[in-house]
This record gives sequence, C-alpha cells and structure tokens, in this order.
Amino acid sequence: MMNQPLEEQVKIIGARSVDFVSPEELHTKLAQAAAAGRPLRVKYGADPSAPDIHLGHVVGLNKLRECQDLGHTVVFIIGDFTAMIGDPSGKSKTRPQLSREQVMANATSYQEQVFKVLDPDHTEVRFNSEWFATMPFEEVIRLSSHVTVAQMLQRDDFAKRYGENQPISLVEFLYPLVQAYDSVMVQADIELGGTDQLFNLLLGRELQKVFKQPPQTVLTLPLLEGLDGVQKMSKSLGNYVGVAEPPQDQFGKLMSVSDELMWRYYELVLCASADEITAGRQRHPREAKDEMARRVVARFHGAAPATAASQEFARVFSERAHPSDMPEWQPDTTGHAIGLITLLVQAGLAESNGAARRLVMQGGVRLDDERITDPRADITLRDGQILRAGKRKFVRIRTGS
RNA sequence: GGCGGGAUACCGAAGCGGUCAAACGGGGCAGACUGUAAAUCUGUUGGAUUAUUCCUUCGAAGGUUCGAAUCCUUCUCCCGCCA
Repeated sequence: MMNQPLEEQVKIIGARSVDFVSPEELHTKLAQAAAAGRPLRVKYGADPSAPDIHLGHVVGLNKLRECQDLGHTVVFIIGDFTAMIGDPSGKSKTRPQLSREQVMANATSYQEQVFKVLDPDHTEVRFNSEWFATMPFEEVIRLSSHVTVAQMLQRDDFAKRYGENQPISLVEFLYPLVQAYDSVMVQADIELGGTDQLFNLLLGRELQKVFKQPPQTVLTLPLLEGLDGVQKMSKSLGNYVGVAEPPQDQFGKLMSVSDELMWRYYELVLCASADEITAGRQRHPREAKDEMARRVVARFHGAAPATAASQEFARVFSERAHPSDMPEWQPDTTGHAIGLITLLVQAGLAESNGAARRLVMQGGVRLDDERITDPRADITLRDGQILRAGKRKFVRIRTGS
C-alpha cells in the first residue's frame, strides 16, 4: 500500500476534506518519508470527557483509517490533561472537570470504541498529561508568548463572541495552545480535525515552526449533522448515534434521519462515492435509508445483527407488529384490578401520573392491541399480555403464576 | 477600585402587583397521515387530583401587601464598560 503513487496518496488523503494545507506540502512530505522508509505520523486528538464515540467522530476516524491503509501511523492523543482541568467558560457544559479515575475509565472505553474503525497495529495512543502534567509554569508562560491576542481573535468563534460582548475565558485561549503543543511533542506530520478545529490545527503549524519542526499538514473534515439535521452531532445535544449502542437503537435512530440528511451519512460515514450517491438518489428514500442504516450498523456489529435490526424495525413500525423481544414486568398486584394510570407508572411506561393520564387521553396506550382511552379504567392483568405506550415502548406482563 | 446590565420552567426568551403553573419559539411526548422513529398537520408538555381544588416553581433569604415572578432590603453568582 505504501507504494501507492504519491499523487494518488495525496488524493486519497485529501478526499472529502474542507481545508487542506497544503496538497503540495503533503506531496513533499510523502516523498521524503518514502525515501527515508518511514510512515507519516497522523495526529488526532480526542477529548475524554464524553466517553461515547459517535458517528460524528467516525467521520474523522474514517480518514485516519484511510491513512493507515496507506501505511501511515495514527497518533491518537487522549487529552486527559485538558479534561482534568475542565472548561470554566460558563456556556460549555460539555467539559466538566474530571477526576483522574474518570478520565482513565473514559480513555479505556474510548480505545475500545475507536478500534472498531482504526487498526490498532498502526496506532500510537498517547496521553497529553505525559508532557503537560509536569510542565513548569515558566514554560507555560514562555509557550503563550508565541501567540498574540490578535491571532487568537482571528478564530471565528472568539471573534464572534468578543464582538457580541460574550465572555471568553483565558483558559479558552490556552486550549488551542495546548493542542498545538501536542503536535510539537508527537512530531505530527499531519493533523486532522473538524472544520471547527481549523484555527487550532493551524496554530499547531505555527508552534512547530517555533520549535524548528516541519509544520504539519492540516486537514479538516466536514462536521456531521446530528439526527436533528441542523446542529452538529454531539452527545450533549442528544442528537447522536453512538458506535457502541445496540444494533436496534442505532438502526432506529438512523431511520429517523431526514431524507436529505441521509446522503450526508452516506458520504461521511460510509464514504460513499459521488457516483454511488447520485445513483442512490434515484431509489425510493425508504429503501435507500434502510440500506444506509444497515450498512452503518453492520460496520459496528456485523452483517447479521444489521439485517436483524432492519427486519425488526419493519415489523414494529411498518407492520405495526410487536417487537420480538421486549422487557418483562411483573406487577405486585397479581390477580387484582389496578388503576390504569398507576399501572403505567409502575411499569415504567410513564414518568408521572400526569404524564400517564395524558398518554392515555391522547390515545397512546394499548393493552394487547386494544386502545384504552379511559384514564380511570381498572385493569386486571393476565400473564403474557402486552402493554404498549406510544410507538416505541412495550412491556410484557408476567404475573408469575 | 468605580459604573451599569442580568439571573424565569429541559433550552432560548416574554412578563414588571391580581386575570401567572407563567406568552412565544425550540426540544420532548402523543395522535393523524405515511414511505420510517422522514416530511407535514394537530394536540400536549411542574406534581397530586375524575373534576372542583391543593402543593411546589420565576437565583437565595427576609420584608411590604388582602394578594408578588413582578415592589423593598440583604446576600450569592454571572456579564459588560471605565480604571
């Protein structure tokens, strides 16, 4: 693989990218590396404060994998040091301060998930506490002398917030610097990130120059929109599909993506070619979406579970049948009548009596496929009955007798 | 250090003495429709209660008042400007 023509490598590495600084430089790097018989070091940073890897991350991981397939080394940096400091900017709730234990636990689960896409044999995992935990403060100050406030304010979100009189914490200024210094420490040849990372990645180049290193090639990839189709996929917005989620959940979520958005997923998650997407658009959207969802699930769980998830989805939502598998619940009033509202709450299908009442009055409750609309109904349960709330919540009654 | 602005339900944001469990938007949930947990439309969205009603909620604690999210006092936190 490493012997791919350089032109071809540059093309593969640059595919789907938004910013690419710069193809010519990368070409030179590749030539030098090939001559020296060494792989390029491709850096990718991860924030271990949110331990769930989702499809948004997969966009980047895909690219890393492509680099690995070309023979290069991925340097996967876990920002444990950064995570332990947290982010004081009031707005951001996504970066709570974490303890050492939490960070380590997250890091472990991170790696497990990441290797669903990456090749462990060509991955070097590093923690940035390695070089930051013991850094003397004078060094920190010296580092910060290399960047001016005006430079920082070039960053889009800083410029915007500054213009709108929104607070910017000093720590936020330090973060890009921290990330840039990571590049110096691992001697990155390429760094990859989302488009929102452009500034940070470029700062890495600047800092590498200060440290007399060849500046890294910078590559940004589009941010994947989450299930809502508008905001970028993130755990805190709850619009994500996690790679470690069960097949059925992944499939269901993917089927809830809008028709238009599904092509983004084809492109960025499945790396489908432009031709494939053009062809796909001719198909029935339901069918195309089903395929997209199956292929994504198959990637993380295998083909058989993916097919099963698809069939199960069709059963429940197209044919409106029951799922083949549902949680069981045993009432403690065996044999006696129980108020419907109480029943729903106890069975965990509604959060409060009020919510249960609403659910019933809105026609969302069925017992054995029979809709019950009277909130005052008393029910005597029998073993094996199916209680359903809305489209997605089912419980099978077990009376234990 | 000085001067201003702000804190409202899951989020954003109105309200500025009673008609406020609190407009509106987003999100969530449900229903209809369907091609699906798409799109669209409709309803709903603090807790207890069949309802009447009651309880908790508008940064915290006190106070004024028949009555406060709305007025006063103190406090906490946040933001900006000037130094």
